Amino acid sequence: MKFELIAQDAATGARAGIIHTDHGDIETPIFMPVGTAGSVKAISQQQLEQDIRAQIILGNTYHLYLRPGLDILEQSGGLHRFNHWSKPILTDSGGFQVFSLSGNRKLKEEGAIFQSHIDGSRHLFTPESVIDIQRSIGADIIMAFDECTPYPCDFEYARKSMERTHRWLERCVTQFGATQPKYGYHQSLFPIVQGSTFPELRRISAEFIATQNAEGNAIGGVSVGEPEALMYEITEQVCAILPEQKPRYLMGVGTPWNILAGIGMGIDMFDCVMPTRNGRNGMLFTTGGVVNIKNKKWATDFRPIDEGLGDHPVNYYTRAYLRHLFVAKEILALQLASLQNLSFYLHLVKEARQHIIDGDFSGWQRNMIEKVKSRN
RNA sequence: UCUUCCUUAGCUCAGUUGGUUAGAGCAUCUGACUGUUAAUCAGAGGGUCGUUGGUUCAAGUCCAACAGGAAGAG
Repeated sequence: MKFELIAQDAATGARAGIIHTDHGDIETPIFMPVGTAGSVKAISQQQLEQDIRAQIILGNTYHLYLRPGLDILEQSGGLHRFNHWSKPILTDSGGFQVFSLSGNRKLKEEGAIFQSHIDGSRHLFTPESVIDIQRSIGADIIMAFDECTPYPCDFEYARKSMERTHRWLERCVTQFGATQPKYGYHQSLFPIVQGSTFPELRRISAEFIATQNAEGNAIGGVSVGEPEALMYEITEQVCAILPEQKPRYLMGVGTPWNILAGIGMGIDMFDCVMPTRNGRNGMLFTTGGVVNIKNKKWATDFRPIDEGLGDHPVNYYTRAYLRHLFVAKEILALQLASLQNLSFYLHLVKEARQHIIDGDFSGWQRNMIEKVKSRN
């Protein structure tokens, strides 16, 4: 993997680049649709490629390990062949799942013991096993096994958790170095900065992560319920410490305005369930702002779903029709809302990239944040 | 024409021997959702209990008449 910086905005920390991988190039800044179980919910691979123009998607170690399981993934030749997605894939390590399954987990120095949400069976994830699993899944970018601290979190817990995440990282790096890709193409390991909301811990963590000389670096433990302003402070602080020549990935973020803000701080990669999950629940993100398509006021709005996306398949349909589909609980509602939101997210980062290259990102960003935030 | 039964929220229905502010599901409306256990979750609005009269301290509940509906008999 190689990261090429091609433009940097003078007024902000924003930059445009290209991540070269064995499955093709990723133009940054980029948003990565989340396909937890090997599928971006309600969206086909054809739509991802042709309509949404996704350049990389996510999978999840925790979910794929439990189902379909490594045996089937290996037999199929890895996740790319299994789900017929030939562009880059990133897998999350499962650290976040262990955190969000808090009821049924036990963290030890060795790793995390947890119970499957599917059948209750007990499993152990260690830094080593998580690397092995991600080798079997075959993602282009794999994530270190971390603990994602909840918010709020007291300082002592955050410190101990961060230190353990660092020790786990060293084991991940060792295991990564001792193993080979299974399907003949390169895999990159990204470490994750933790430290909760404490600047002192974030500094220590970011400095430690920076010394790893990884091919890219991630910021975790944000967007877990903390105020937006706090998330921005942490992100800005950590970005300033992480290497400039490596892609920076802000995990789990976020709203369109979060992403615009993050780009301005020098983030290159984002992922979030919001466009798909909220879309399935009737919340649309559009070039003109946020739309709750289930609201009655759209019942007779016969305009296309998002005129700002121009000649796009989502605009074959009207808002009135999409509202009807939601009210009638038609499956197409989930598909179209997901298509709209992901198309918009990818459109947004593409626009941002162009403005960085053109040198007028700052002013555009300010206007755009207001626009995408507005409630319709 | 007679007999029996029915009438409670937009819809389908609960509502005990009469006893606090008449409930549910669905529907409607409005929110929430940030490295997905989520086509999910939460909240709100909505009633002259068919009408009128009576019995009673007290009636959705008991009685009568009327209106509308269903079934049966002729």
